[in-house]
Amino acid sequence: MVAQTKKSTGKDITEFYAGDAVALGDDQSVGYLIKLANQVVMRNLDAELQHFDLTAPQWVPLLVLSKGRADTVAGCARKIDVDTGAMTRMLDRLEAKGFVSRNRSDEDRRVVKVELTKAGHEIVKLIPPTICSVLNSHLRGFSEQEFETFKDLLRRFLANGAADMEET
Amino acid sequence: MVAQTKKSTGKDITEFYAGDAVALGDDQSVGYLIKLANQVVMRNLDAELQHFDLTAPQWVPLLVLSKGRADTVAGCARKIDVDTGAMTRMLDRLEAKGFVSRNRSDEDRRVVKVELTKAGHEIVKLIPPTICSVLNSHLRGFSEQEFETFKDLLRRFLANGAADMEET
DNA sequence: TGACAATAATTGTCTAGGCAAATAATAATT
DNA sequence: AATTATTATTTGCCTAGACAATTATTGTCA
Repeated sequence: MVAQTKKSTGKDITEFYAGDAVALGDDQSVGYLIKLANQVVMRNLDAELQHFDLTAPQWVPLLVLSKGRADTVAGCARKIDVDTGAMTRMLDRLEAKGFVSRNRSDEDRRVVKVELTKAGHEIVKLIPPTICSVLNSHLRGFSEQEFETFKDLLRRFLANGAADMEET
Repeated sequence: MVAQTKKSTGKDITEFYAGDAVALGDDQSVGYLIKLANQVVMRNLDAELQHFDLTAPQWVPLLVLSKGRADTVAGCARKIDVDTGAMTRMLDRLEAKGFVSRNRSDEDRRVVKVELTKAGHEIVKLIPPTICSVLNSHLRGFSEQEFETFKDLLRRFLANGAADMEET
């Protein structure tokens, strides 16, 4: 397939995908490849983390809390870029497992302060090595240059998409 | 950060991520970047597809059916790599919207044949241009070479992950 | 000060996927 | 032929996220 650059629109968008796009649902589609990549990482993470009674999405708020990047429900939600409703329920589950505790703030009675429990602090220490080994195994055979290129392309792909959303 | 290659294990795994891994939840992590990329593509697709009364996940089985890559519930599930249970319910929703129809097969009474309705065939024609334009906009500023590199890296990342799963 | 706006958290309802169990039908095997 | 294994579909129960509405509290400003 040869990509065509449109001059007519004045915006100079290269058309990597066009027409009836036979390749949309297979391994020629970056969208599909990214979806699959995400799916597989999640599954592999899940498989490793089940030893700790954790799922792939659950370790993220734990790490955010342990690094002090957020200490409230809305704060965690912003850091992770999910709905506050989703975060409330995520914290419900983590609280049920005994990894976090919640307490209404005294300074601002709207906010709920979230903290790691003792068990939470202990489990957090075990997580990074697991995540690292899963990611490293996905990167088998990558040169350091390719690793950097990969991240660069992902960041640009991402930035383009975020720009789209603001337009609308 | 400098990646270190371990010789000791005999397996020659390059450790792109190691130790306490400060970078796990930010834009240094390929895992996180992939998750975000997937998230943003899905959101942008959703935004465009809502004009057709479709969500990002819903167009996939429609396209699979229209291309004749599958014509049963389990067939669709396999093509898309989701649970058959998930596929049953996905088809429930698509049937409710009038885009597909289901009929028990006569040759093999276990299988349910799935077909696009008239409305389904019509909506499918409108989808590819939308998907293409969203993908193209994510790829703004990519050279053709970078586009190919991106897909190549994604495929290798994916293949490594799939290999992991079979080991276990 | 008092009305209004903004923010925090929660809850309800939806889509969506994963795992497991149940059911039905077919294939394979002894 | 009868038993067993496999396959197809559906359903129940779980996690998880999105959107909308609600409530409580705080901030703003006229």
